[in-house]
Amino acid sequence: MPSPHTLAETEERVAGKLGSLPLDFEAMAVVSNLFRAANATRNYLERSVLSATGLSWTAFVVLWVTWIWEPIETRQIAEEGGFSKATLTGVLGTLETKGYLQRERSDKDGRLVNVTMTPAGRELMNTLFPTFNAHEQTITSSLDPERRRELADMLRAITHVTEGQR
Amino acid sequence: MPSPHTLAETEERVAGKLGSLPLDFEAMAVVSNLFRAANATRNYLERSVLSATGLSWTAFVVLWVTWIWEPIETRQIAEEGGFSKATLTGVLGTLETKGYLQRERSDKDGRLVNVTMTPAGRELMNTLFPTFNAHEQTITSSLDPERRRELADMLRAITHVTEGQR
DNA sequence: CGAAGTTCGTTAGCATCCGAACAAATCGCT
DNA sequence: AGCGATTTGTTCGGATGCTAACGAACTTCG
Repeated sequence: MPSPHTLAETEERVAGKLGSLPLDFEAMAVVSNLFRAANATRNYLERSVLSATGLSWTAFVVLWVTWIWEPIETRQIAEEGGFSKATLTGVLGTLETKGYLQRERSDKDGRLVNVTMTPAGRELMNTLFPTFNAHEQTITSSLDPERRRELADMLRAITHVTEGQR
Repeated sequence: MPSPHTLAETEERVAGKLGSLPLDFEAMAVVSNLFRAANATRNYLERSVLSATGLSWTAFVVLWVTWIWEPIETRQIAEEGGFSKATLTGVLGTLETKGYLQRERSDKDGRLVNVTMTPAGRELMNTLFPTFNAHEQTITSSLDPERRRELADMLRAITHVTEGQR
């Protein structure tokens, strides 16, 4: 989705619409580019890495979180991944059917469900994650390591503000 | 979705999983924080600005693009906004029913549809966009103007790589 | 001309994800 | 101990957005 208009053109039009109202164009550019970059990155990774495995984006995140932190409770997976409990229920079902992980009711607390990887799931992630990371490297290849750290820090700052004001 | 684990903890676990394999942790952090920030920002803006208007995120983007560039062809709206033609058809129908914009077949080319705002649509955006921009300012308030520009630039660089390799 | 190919918007079918409501289990307070 | 409040995972209904297929309108080129 390459925008056919430049940033300057857009700013000019917006300023024309609202006359003398003071607007924060830098903030506008950050938000707009944030969504563009996130969508483009997701599409890129789904196409280049995930499509071959038949995993959806969310399914991969669930697998990744479980792989790292297993055994893990489902509520923690939802919190780490940033999606709702309802979504997680469906995705866990799919991944369990495919044989990548297992659900098990907790002994200590009958409400909780613990999740662990199966050997097949671990084997998948052993090869899938390095591939994924290699593409993450490609995505950020135009930035040197120092700037990557800065970028991650600034994104964290934004997340902090938007998640804080709840 | 505040992650209960720190970055360092996550890196340690991942390194433990894959032993000696070389991984790019900075790239991993960038991608992960990119999605977290985008989701948190979208939720924040939907909650604080859009929910009162009954507009979905996509509907707002369509309205915004049309407001700035009207009269505009539907294919251009889809390109600017970054969604599919099929999605646009539905959203345009909704916005037309609500009386915010109008469709009109082109005289020059019978395949094209031109879109213009109604007075009600313009009035809505005249008050809605300044509010939206004020919240965008809040979102980036922890960064000074120079860093906001840097952030927008780095996000553009990522978009360029991921959209380029199509 | 006119037939083949292209482009456009729409439709239909499908997958994904969420909020609300719910049942089961646990906790807290007296 | 016991009963209301809270927490957890699941189910259900709805909203959203995409791909593929399609008809209509235009373009190309022999």
